[in-house]
Amino acid sequence: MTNQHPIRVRFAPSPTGYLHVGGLRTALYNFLFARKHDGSFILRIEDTDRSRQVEGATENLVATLRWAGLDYDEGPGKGGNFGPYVQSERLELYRRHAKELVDNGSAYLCFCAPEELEAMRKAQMEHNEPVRYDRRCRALSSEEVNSRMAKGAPYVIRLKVPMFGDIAVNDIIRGNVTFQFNVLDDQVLLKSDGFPTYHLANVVDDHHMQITHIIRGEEWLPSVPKHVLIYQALDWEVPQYAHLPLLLNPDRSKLSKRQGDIAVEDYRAKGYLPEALVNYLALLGWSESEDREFYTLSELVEAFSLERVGKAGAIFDVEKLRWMNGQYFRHLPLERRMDACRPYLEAAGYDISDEHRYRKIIEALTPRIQVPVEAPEKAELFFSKHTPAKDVAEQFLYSETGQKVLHFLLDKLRDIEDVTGERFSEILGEAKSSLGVKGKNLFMPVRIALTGEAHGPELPLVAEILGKEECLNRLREEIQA
RNA sequence: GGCGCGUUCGUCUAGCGGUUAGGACGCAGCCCUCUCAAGGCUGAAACACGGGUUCGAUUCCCGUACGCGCUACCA
Repeated sequence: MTNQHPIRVRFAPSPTGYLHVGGLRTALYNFLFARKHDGSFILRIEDTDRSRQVEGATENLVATLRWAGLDYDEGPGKGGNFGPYVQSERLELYRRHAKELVDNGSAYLCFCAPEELEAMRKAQMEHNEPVRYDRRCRALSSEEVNSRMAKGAPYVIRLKVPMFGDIAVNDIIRGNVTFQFNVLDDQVLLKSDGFPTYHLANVVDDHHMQITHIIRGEEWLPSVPKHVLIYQALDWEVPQYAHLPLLLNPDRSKLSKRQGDIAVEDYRAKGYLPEALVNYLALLGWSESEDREFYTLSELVEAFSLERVGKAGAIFDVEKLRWMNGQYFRHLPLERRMDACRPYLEAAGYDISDEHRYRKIIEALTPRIQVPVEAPEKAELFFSKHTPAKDVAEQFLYSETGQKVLHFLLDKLRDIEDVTGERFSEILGEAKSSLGVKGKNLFMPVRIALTGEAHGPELPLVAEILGKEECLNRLREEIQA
């Protein structure tokens, strides 16, 4: 039933300045579908709203997609046989087809002013009527239209929606969906500034770019009948539709700002790994039948199918993302873990210029880091010491055994060349046998004296990283005269 | 208000007529352990409701409720 043409899908964001995580998921599903079927994945920029231009938005979008590993086959900066891939560079095409629609009786000119429409909507709301254009310009005679145009009156072009009947669309994810024409609005296709609306540009481009499958968010489902009407009016083949379930805030509203980070760039800036974010996003609305949750991008390509995309919206759970990122982080080679954390530690002002020492720090911290941005707080103990909390200090540090342990350690450490983890463990062993102190009573005084904290990485590791002099200094601070 | 879509643990989900309703995050406990993490084990936790269809419904159909989306010269 699918057409014979090669599969071509597109991700068509509007350049808002950042890439929404929901947008990334849409892009990902398009990408996976294209790769799975040896098709083409196209990036198209939908910048037909002149009031919402954002400088550098496209470049940012491209960079973010690249970061996520979603390479597109055609699009801005990449070229292709169906360009340009930026809608503001295709205005002539939309105007031509808008005119064609008017000429063949599928659309008409509307001279209503925005204020007039606003008043109309208000009245409709007050009378509890359906809010939509009352089609007053639909009945204008051609003489009337010509004379208004001659006077230079601004106008828009509206779709002439049939008064009766309905239309059924088969959505790959949702099955058959039917819409009645009589509740549809005469949608504006071409604005008075000569720019197309989403509805026109979208249909025109999808046709000319030979898009076979439209995979996009569910918020577009209600506009499908208008789009189909345009395809039919132009005698074009209607592509396959697949409307993805929405990504939601914790309160189940459509994922938006104000309830946490939604820009992919936010997660990137915190050091989230693209592999983790992509893996997590893939599972929001799609899953294989088996209980599997870790996939590389190519494994996703292999496993993906639109048929297994769910219908219900999915809450974007940052906690689970963090967990998944931690999984990926821990499996990274040490060098890459070091690279991932480096910028955050440098920004925090920590001196990590000693590669050898830095390596050991990251080794020690790895199990404690989910996301690289957390590295500084976890690493703090290696660069400065907190004043121990009163209760633990009194229990372990200023107790008799505590002081005994510290003295013992101080003496032993003074005599050795270098503090290695191994040597440090041996010394603790000696303390245990000669002092008769073990367990908590042995380790806690040392830990607290060395780090100021009751919790932290393995002690021998900490001691080795601090080095002999720093260990000595920190011990002395806690030894009471 | 109208139209559309949706509804399995708190969250992400498996399930496609007969299951002790499975997994993951989170949570709790235990193990490991000086501690916190990480890791391992265990546990609490769900089929929105009402009718049908059927020998039998989480699963199929219809309602209801609830949620969400759309309802712009924004996408």
